[in-house]
Amino acid sequence: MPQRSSFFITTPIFYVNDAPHIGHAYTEVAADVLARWHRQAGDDTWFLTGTDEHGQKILRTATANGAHPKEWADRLVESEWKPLLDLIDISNDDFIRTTDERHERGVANFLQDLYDAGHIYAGEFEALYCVGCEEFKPKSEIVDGEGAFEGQKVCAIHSKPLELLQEKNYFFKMSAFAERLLKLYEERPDFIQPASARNEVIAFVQQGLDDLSISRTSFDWGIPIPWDDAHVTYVWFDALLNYATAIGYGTDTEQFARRWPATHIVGKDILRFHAVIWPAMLMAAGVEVPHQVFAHGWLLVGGEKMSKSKLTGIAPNEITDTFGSDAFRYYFMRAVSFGQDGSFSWEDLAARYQAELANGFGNLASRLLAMNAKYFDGRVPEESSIADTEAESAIRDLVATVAERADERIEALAIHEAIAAIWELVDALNGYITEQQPWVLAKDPEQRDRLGTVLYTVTEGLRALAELLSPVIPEATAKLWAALGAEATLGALDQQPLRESGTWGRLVSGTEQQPLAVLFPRIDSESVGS
RNA sequence: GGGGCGUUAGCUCAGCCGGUUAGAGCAGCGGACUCAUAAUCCGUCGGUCGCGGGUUCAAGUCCCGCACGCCCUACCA
Repeated sequence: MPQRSSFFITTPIFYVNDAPHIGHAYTEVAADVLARWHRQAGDDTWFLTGTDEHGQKILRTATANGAHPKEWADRLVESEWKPLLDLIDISNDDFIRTTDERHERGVANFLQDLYDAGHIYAGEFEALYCVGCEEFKPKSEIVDGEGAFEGQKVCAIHSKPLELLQEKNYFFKMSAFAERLLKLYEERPDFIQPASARNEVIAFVQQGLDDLSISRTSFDWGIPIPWDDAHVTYVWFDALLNYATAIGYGTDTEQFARRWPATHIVGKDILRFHAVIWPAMLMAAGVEVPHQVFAHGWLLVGGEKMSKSKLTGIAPNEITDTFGSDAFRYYFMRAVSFGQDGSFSWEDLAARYQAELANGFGNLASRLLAMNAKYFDGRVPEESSIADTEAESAIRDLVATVAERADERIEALAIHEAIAAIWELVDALNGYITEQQPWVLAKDPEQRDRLGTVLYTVTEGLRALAELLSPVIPEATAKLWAALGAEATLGALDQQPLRESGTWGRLVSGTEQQPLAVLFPRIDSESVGS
């Protein structure tokens, strides 16, 4: 037996203040499909997600709502974020919050380690400050003044001049790691994926790195700097560490050794934090860098990045209410090339739902189970070597190669290609039924063996499909699994060894099957949003 | 300003190191069939591969220029 390999996958942690939208759900689903696949394949899998709860923004909105920031975060976690995970069937093994005691302790340990090792120093942070906002402004919120303020830099919100202020900050000597990072990118070309994302990061680091300011004194909603409690930790430095503190960094060395290093799935907008700052932090602490950082693309509506302000923002439940969570999962995993931007439209969603899930997969299950019920008394048919032809061996070969290719594509994080490979089997089985015309065979008693062989072949094909698609559409495949009568002889679907799904003949002839409710009901186009 | 990516059938996209008549799915059209969610299967229509040069026996596929679009060019996360 091959050793169970460790697979630790993460999503970014949600900034609790954000409103959940499809983008969050998309990241979660992608990580979930990978996690379910590996888990079902027998790998030692751990899937982590969670929430990011510190920072000035959260302090402000909490205060504005008359709540302590922790209470505010508690409320949002329970009312917004955990329900999102349920809505789309996320199978996370852990949910970390940056306000968890385990996290705060881990961050303090990490900071102290870096400080003791000389990677952190006290310095002056100098930047433009807006009195109105009561904070230092990022470049994106600084604009050239007009009129009376001509020639000065002003705040984009208040349109008033900014002051150049200084603040004592602690800095992380990130500049010292530029060369080591470049060497990492070169030696491990797969470290940052896809290649386009890798190129951008390399170009960025080649310009040289500045040291990173990692503490703040202007507000107190954050993790105190252990040796100077006048400062709290900069939110990103805090947030990135969740990947380590959640699996016991500095507190549970056994667990940490078992899980680390991670595969990080992130949106391309936060790639740099994960591909530059985070590995530099780990290098400084003497910890192995992540296994891989994968940047996925954005979902585009009408060619533009989805956004609330442009009325293109869509809440996940708008889709699941009509199509269900399986369809949500399937659609985004199948229609979007993982790693590239993808176009979303209601038309495309509805079309794929209809053509692929309802007519393709769902109907295949319906027609097969109906025939088994009608011709074999609702039992798994029996195949006969006497009646076996090239058509059956073609299906058997396809099942084997599809299973193998899908696993290989998942390994490469090409989720859409894995699904496309599996779908070849859906199409082939529909074609096979039409060609073999079991309804004609059924009329001739002489063809009884042949009929059994044909229907067993399709039944087994569906068994493989249920196993292979279970990570993507867990609800529908669970229903199918029960209807096929597989559970009685093979056990629970999510216990089926995925890498053996291509092995033929696992269903036992004669096993009783169950009626199947329509997996993906046709949807009236009237009820589709737009 | 500098850098990266993209522009291929009505729509969404494949086309790796240049090499037979440029592919798929969906939509459209025609036919077959009836086990099935009016589903399935077969056939068919459909493209000056953004524009202009160049290299080559041969370019969607390499080089140069241009146009349009998107992204990166460090501390909101």
